[in-house]
Amino acid sequence: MSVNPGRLYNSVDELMKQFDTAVGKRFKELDVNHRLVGNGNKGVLGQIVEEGVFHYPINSDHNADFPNLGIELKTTGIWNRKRDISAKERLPLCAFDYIATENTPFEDSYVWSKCKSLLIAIYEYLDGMPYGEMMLLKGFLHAFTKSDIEVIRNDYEILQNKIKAGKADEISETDTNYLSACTSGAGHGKKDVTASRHFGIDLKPRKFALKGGYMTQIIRKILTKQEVESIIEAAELKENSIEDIITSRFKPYFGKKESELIDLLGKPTDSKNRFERYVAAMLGAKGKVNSVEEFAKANIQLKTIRLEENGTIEQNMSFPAFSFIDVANQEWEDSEFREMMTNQKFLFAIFENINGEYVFKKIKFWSIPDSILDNDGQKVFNELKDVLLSGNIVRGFQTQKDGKVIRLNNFPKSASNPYIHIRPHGQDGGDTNPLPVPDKLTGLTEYTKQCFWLKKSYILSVIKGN
DNA sequence: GCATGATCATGC
DNA sequence: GCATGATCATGC
Repeated sequence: MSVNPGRLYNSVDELMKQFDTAVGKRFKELDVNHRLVGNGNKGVLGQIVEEGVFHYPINSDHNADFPNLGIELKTTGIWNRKRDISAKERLPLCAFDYIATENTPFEDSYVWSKCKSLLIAIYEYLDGMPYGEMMLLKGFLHAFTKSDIEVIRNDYEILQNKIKAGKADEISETDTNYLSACTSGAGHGKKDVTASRHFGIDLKPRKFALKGGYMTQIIRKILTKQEVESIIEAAELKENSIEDIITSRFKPYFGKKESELIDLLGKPTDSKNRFERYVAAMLGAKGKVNSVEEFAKANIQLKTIRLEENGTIEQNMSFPAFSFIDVANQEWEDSEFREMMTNQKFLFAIFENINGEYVFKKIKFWSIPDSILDNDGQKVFNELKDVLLSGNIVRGFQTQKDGKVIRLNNFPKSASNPYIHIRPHGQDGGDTNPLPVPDKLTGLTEYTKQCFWLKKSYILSVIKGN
């Protein structure tokens, strides 16, 4: 192998100084080998940083990119929208080798030896902007904390055990918390030929990746310096998984009535979020449960569910309002809702109304099955997109007995799908998002914010199941 | 009791 | 002021 003349960075300082010369530049300014010409896909951005910032030839070397420093370079995009900064996507690290992973301990694994120290270059991603126009924002050295390493080791072992159990074909990104084995290679039906032959089952090509939630947290920490509450110590993680630890925190409270919970945990200001506050207190969190470091990094989202005396759930489950324009411009495969649902693990905390008082019944970790997401989710998404692009949004009006007139719309309804539907989700009717095409009937250019909802009957069947 | 449209309450 | 988790209200 030839010597790489450009890779002579003798210290981290020198490396970071070199990176800083590129901060604020657009990729087209750094594209010394004209990689953006013709294709201009995001895959070339990492290569442009290697060549145009650090001046070394791209390679698929087994060593880290800066071997003498033990640092691997990664380039990744961020969203900066609404009030939040977030990672655009998971960060692929290296190939997921089914055969090697089966028998290699985490400490000796390729992914750990190559990626234990990362230089992460971030750029701001903007919808519709060519990659050449996007700008390098910042580079930072990322070292995993002790807790991170325990979680990642556990994740690695979950994947390893699945391979050992002959279930390599059942690996899914929601199996793990920070480190995942995401599918790689465009298109469906791709196979990892070597591994498929070795194990005698069809296996998708995969990569080790840091999950989106984890990336979002480390990027937010760097860019916003905000403090995040942590509820789990590294020492605890040595012996137990995040799920086990969370589950054990709830144990003393199962079966307790709300009045007993108030005695034990204190009385929240009576409000719509009081069940969330009980859960936070059980976990030892002061702030919102979903903002806790371990929840955010692992993309675990708490949802409180009330089971009524008649055995039903009264409420469907809401998600953040979407942008009509984004939906109109996106394909299902890259839609935000799909991205969110494939990466999200839910923690259901179930409170059951028994004789008029809610009792903390049980918890359940859950992710939506890929089949439902990609069949029903896709169907609903496409129907929604069609309605938005057609401009046939309002289908009529209804005068209620109090004289108020409400609008009836053509969005995919609860009655039309057993799992997923579209309904309003804003502060009130005047809380709107812009439409891609004005409504034909009313001429409205904005419409009451909407979101995807999971149907309560489906949630009920999920929590009734084992 | 559900479907559908609308809105509340908190926290940042 | 606004995003978001959660809930309400009407009509069938």
